[in-house]
Amino acid sequence: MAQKPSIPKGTRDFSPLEMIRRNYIFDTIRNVFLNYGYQPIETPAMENLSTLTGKYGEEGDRLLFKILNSGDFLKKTNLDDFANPNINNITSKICEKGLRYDLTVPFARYVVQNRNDITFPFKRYQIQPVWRADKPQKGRYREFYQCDVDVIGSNSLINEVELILIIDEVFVKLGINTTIKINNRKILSGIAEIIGEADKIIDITIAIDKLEKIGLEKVNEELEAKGLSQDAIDSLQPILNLEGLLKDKFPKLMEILADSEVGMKGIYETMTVLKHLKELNLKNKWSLDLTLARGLNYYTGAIIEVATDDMKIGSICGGGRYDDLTGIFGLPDVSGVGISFGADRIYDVMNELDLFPKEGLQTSQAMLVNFGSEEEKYCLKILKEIRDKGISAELYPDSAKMKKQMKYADQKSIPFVILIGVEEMESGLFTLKNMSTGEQQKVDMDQLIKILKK
RNA sequence: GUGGAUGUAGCUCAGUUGGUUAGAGUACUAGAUUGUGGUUCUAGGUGUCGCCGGUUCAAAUCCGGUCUUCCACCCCA
Repeated sequence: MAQKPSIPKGTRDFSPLEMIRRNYIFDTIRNVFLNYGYQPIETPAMENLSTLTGKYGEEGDRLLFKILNSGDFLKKTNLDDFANPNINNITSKICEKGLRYDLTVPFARYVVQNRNDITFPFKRYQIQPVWRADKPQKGRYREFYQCDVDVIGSNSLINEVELILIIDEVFVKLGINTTIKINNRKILSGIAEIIGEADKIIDITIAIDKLEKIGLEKVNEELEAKGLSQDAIDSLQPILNLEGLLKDKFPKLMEILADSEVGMKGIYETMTVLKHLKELNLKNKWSLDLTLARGLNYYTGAIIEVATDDMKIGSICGGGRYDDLTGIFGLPDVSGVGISFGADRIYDVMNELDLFPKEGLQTSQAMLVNFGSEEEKYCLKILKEIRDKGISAELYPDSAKMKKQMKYADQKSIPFVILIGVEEMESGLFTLKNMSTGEQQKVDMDQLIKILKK
């Protein structure tokens, strides 16, 4: 054998069984999206690098897959570029395209580009793969599918509520127990403002986000390392320690954030959303989590993240509101909010917990045994009649040994085998074999159809 | 990007302190069964021991590099 072929790191092939299960996830999610009035779009796998860079933070830029210019990709470079190599400088000269990192930024670009043809508020869903040059591990791939729903051009908090309803419905349908965590970037901004470190908002949120994972002490260490003053860290403590019931949390928060306009706005927004949720009887658990931060830079309002309690795999759904994503592309004052389901992680969870429906592979309902060229001709006509009745059927393509043909039907779990040889051709009857019981009977076309239709 | 583990038949895995010809199960192919699958029996390919290099009389085994997969960090779906 020659060199074994392989696929790039972090990418995967999907077998027929895996595809059936993946499609089950996609179909379930898509149907919920449609039910809530969202419409599909697709965008290209690659975008201009200028569309992508700077939208995801420093880490995000590092994880962008860049595409080498076609043709003589060195023609814009000169010897000086290589004498004192600067990766960013060289990259900008040899790459002008990149693979999409998520679906939200391309969506914002789409909205700006098509603004005259879009009726706002625009509710769209999009199910496509995205690529990240990350180091693969469990639940982390370099190519994976996101299922995004966003509504853009509406400030109403009803949108947030509806998106959370979608989350609840999708995971009920898939049978996954989840906790939906909700927070608001404005609250986080307010906190940063109150402790006098407004410019360090990103460092603060990233550190706070780790609270559950590494504990209060380590978080404080990290804050100190990022250059926060001891005073600021001290005044942050009451917030980090804020636990208990919702009705207790809010008054305390309002007290702390009373002097911050943004902070108060964030509290108002969050309270409005949570009030609605209380009325709506969600099946999944949900909670206000002040430590939820989310790394993506463009969020400005509500932020949402969903994890399952039954498996350690990170978040399986996340999103939030972004007020100025289209502004970057030249269309200001259009706010959007959306969430993204991670289909591949959802697959891993369902696989681990054995949540897929038990139906096996979809196969033909019946297989006709191939006895030779005369029988083949006869069988093709029979086959057409069967298929015209809406029954999936196939003829074994070669007149191989009976044993081989039976084995094929057995392994593909085809429930019925039809034998048509010389004898059957003369009598006009078919020999029908039930593969699970092993029983055989002679039937005419009407009886055959009747049995196969069951 | 940092640190750690891993790689042997298509698949799941054995393989002793370096030692001569590399193993089991399963899957696969043929036959027992020329118009009958699953169970059974028999016979058989199962192989660059991830890849490249080094040490040695001798390397699956020791050393270095590289790639893959997995784990932790970072970050994220």
